[in-house]
Amino acid sequence: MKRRNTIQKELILNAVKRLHSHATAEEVYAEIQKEYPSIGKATVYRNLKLLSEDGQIKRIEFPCESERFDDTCSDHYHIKCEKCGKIFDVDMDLVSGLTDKIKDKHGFTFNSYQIVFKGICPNCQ
Amino acid sequence: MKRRNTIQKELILNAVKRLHSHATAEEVYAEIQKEYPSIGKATVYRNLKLLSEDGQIKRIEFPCESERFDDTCSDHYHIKCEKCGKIFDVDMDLVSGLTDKIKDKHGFTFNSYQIVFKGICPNCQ
DNA sequence: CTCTTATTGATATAGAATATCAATAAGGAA
DNA sequence: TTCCTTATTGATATTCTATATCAATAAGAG
Ligand SMILES: [Mn+2]
Ligand SMILES: [Mn+2]
Ligand SMILES: [Zn+2]
Ligand SMILES: [Zn+2]
Repeated sequence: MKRRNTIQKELILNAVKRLHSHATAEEVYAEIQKEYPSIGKATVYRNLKLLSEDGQIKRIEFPCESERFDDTCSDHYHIKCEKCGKIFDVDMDLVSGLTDKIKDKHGFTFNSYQIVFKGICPNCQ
Repeated sequence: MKRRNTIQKELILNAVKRLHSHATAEEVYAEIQKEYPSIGKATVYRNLKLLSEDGQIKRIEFPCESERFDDTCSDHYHIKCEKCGKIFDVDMDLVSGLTDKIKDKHGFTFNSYQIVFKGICPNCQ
């Protein structure tokens, strides 16, 4: 099935880029409703998924959190402020070598890992 | 509010210990129903939360997954097999020094971090 | 044993994300 | 441009996980 370009898809992509890099689907929906009130919530959820599958945005999964979407697609980590709830980028080199440490011992075929940080952001201190 | 000992609480704790270390609330519920059919689902969810707050079991949060409960309370990592979906313990030393790397640059008060691995387990290869 | 109240369990509720499906519109072909 | 196929939309229903509500029950201190 060939993908088609729609006004909705473009609005959604632009909203993700505008909304501080880590918006939820609901936040994207609310943002777009301002300029395009007729958009459906299902369309937003659907396209956010499609856009992340196509690599145009990055889907961020947090434990016990609703999914978020990042316009920065390169590999990087995130930290959640436990006070204000905001998600920030972590400016840190990628941790390497983690894969080998467990492959040896148990015979896992290792695919990926994810690190999630928690703390208090400078603004909330 | 002083905590009381109940049959249900004990059944739930024992079920967690019996069920391969990483059971979901639904799995614990199904397991207990065999011997104690009258137990309520809310009671299972409630006590799993209480037990983890009291440090008797450990609550494991996976992104986009239902919560799981581990009778091993010491700090360790987990890997999820992307084929069978099972969660395994990762036999690896704790990664240290991650906290300092980000504190310096952005002024975060660092509280915790979580690493989640994904791969294919030996059985599924 | 008695009494206070923590706990139970049936049920309702909340929240996130996907499924359904008739109506619409993107975009290739003529 | 016009026609046609079908991907996409948007209203709505559904699924799934977890928590909230609340009358009835029972733990356990006195
Ligand atoms: Mn980011
Ligand atoms: Mn474990
Ligand atoms: Zn903050
Ligand atoms: Zn497996």
